[in-house]
Amino acid sequence: MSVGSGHIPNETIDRLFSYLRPLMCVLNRGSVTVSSRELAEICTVNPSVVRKDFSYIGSLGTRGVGYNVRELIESIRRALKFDNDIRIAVVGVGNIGRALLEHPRFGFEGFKIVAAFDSSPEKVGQTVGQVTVEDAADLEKRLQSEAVQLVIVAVPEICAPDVARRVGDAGVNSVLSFTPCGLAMPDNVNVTSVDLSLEMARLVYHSCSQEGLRIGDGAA
Amino acid sequence: MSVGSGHIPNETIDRLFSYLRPLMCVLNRGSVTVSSRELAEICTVNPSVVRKDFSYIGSLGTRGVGYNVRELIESIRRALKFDNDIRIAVVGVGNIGRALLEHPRFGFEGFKIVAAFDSSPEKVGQTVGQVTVEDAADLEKRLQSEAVQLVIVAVPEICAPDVARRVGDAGVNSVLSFTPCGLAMPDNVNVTSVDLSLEMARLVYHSCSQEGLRIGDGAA
DNA sequence: ATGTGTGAAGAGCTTCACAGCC
DNA sequence: GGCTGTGAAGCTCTTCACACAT
Repeated sequence: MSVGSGHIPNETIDRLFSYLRPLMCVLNRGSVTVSSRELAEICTVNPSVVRKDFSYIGSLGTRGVGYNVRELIESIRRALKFDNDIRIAVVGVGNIGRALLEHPRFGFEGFKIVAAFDSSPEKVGQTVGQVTVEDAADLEKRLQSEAVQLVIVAVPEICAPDVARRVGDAGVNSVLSFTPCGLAMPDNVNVTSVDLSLEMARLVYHSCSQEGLRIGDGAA
Repeated sequence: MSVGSGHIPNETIDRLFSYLRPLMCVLNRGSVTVSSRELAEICTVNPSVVRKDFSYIGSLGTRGVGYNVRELIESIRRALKFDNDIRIAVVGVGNIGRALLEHPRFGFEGFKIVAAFDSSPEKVGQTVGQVTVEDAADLEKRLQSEAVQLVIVAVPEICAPDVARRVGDAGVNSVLSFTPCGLAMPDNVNVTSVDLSLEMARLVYHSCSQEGLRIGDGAA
């Protein structure tokens, strides 16, 4: 099971993405290579985790030396199907939508917000971030003409199911929602809900039954 | 390993919380009891998952009948250390901070935002949602006097490490951050970062290598 | 008959230890 | 010496099947 042939664990997918940001920093610092230990320290994980993760997408390193940073970044992006910019649309230009549209980081990370929609007449026509807000009435048509791959749904809870349905109808199969309610979607559409309440509940629970974290490799 | 004596899996903690919302709906509909099958259908999980999850926090059901909804909610909240409202402070009243402060749902779910802070003079004194924005200079003192259990950090990336340090110093040991950079925190502080880029990367990856989801019990 | 509770089997991820290469 | 790559062991969570209670 080597060189990207087999199955990659979900957790590895997440970590591979999380390596990208530190790797960009390392690259900007001028380093040509990076070792699993260095990267592991930055990310607060075990070095063998890093090596195992990379082994799923190929034998990318050089023994005794480490990994070529530039090649590594390339390989990770390829493995994550992240070669080209991901085209995104934001539906709902309230506080959250606005925050996203004005968020400069997305651009650097390979996400491109190509359209924003709202149903409120006074918002349509406004320019927020890089885009001009469009009327939600044109949603399906515009999602297709802009070849949108992923839609962020940041509308009031009551509108979410309807928006979700329309997004699904338009053929977009990735949705990031800020509504915790389970949006009924066709099987081919993947929905992820950002549920801050859940995150907070988890934090509260773990703050009672404390747990520490360990790092190290071999000789701990 | 029964009746809350043993260890509860992390995934079970998450799911227990996610059952609360549907259970409130079921309660409001007037149902006295609910079966693992009903709840499983609403949450799109396997009924045996539901039963297993509940078994970690006790033998709460009645064979042949189901679970008493009201007791179930009580038991879950107790298990999650969620008996009383969780006292929260928001630091940074930009788009995201504002969205959180105006979010009515938190109140219903047992989270109480008791304070908000910003360093900008024109924001200090404004009332947003239920609270009046205070000067971030008083952060540590006020976190303690309000007995804040969890802080949401919604400040610009550049300020985040400083805010995080001060929050840690004030003795708060749960932080929800909107900055993806790993905040260096003492071991006793739990930090969760909301990383939308990661969520989107995951969606994009899985939209290529599609996977369906199955539900059912026993006879599939 | 209906629906819970749970041991045991199974799947998936992590950790370990060390062989292999520079 | 230094560091990668990886089988194997270990651990955790999930699924299954069925005994048991109403």
